[in-house]
Amino acid sequence: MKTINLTTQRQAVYDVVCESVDHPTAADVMNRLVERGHSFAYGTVYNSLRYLTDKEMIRELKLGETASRYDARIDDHQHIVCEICGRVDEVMAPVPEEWMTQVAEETGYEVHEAHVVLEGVCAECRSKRKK
Amino acid sequence: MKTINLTTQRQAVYDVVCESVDHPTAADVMNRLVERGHSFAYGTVYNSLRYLTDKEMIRELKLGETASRYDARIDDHQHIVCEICGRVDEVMAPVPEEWMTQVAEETGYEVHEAHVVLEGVCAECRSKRKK
DNA sequence: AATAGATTTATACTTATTCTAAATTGAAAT
DNA sequence: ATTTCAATTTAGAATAAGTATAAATCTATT
Ligand SMILES: [Mn+2]
Ligand SMILES: [Mn+2]
Ligand SMILES: [Zn+2]
Ligand SMILES: [Zn+2]
Repeated sequence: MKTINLTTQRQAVYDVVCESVDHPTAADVMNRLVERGHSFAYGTVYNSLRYLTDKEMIRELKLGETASRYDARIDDHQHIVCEICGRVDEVMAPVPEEWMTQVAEETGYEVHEAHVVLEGVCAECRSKRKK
Repeated sequence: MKTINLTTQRQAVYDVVCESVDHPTAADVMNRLVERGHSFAYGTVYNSLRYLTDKEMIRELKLGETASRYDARIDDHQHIVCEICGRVDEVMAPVPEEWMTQVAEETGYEVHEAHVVLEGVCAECRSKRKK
């Protein structure tokens, strides 16, 4: 099945994710929908996020926090989280192929994917800290 | 504070984690404690796991499943999960330094840590599949 | 308009984990 | 040996994120 059925609700959820640059949680998406005058059931937002994820229009991120985050960028990339302020930024540098090969040899796995979450201190928090 | 106070409960939890090779969840640890004749409160097991994690005697792993897993190996390493059977194996090959440096340059972050979860198919599942 | 399938809604439920307040433990001081 | 007191454990309630359910509603198609 390749057909995509974008209902009003799904389109609105998709719009919010697309127009967010901060990898929002489901709760964030809910709030932003309300700000825009919508009022969908919680279940509908979760269903829509799952639907859009299944259709590969968005990606679900598990960064080690309790709640999933959602990302409108579907090209291959990783994430970095600031230990101080919690912001999540994109990491576009691809995970080295040779390392993946090395892992395949070491473990005997056929390696399909890598999910990397880096931790550190963002430029902003770093400059604040210098006081 | 560096003093470590291992109560009976904490020691028993630590023993279970140390003697497990499969990165058990809190519920797994509970079950294994019961098998050994213990019967601690749920809260105590969670408290103990957190205590041991704080003291860096074990590590808490967030692999993208709903429940955390625990690891008695505290040396720097990563993990790979089989998409078919769910087993979790160690990845000892270190994440390339040069990639981390590249990420630091790209993002402006001071990079402290990398958490990598690889996905693929383990040797066992691969050979089963060949039928 | 009638039908059927998909979707939305409201709400109940599940799972993992944390919180709370009372009871217990155990080491140190008498 | 007994008292004392902080740390710990316990049982159970509370929370958070997400899923399941069943009834109501929407959306083509006949
Ligand atoms: Mn992203
Ligand atoms: Mn490990
Ligand atoms: Zn920051
Ligand atoms: Zn497998």
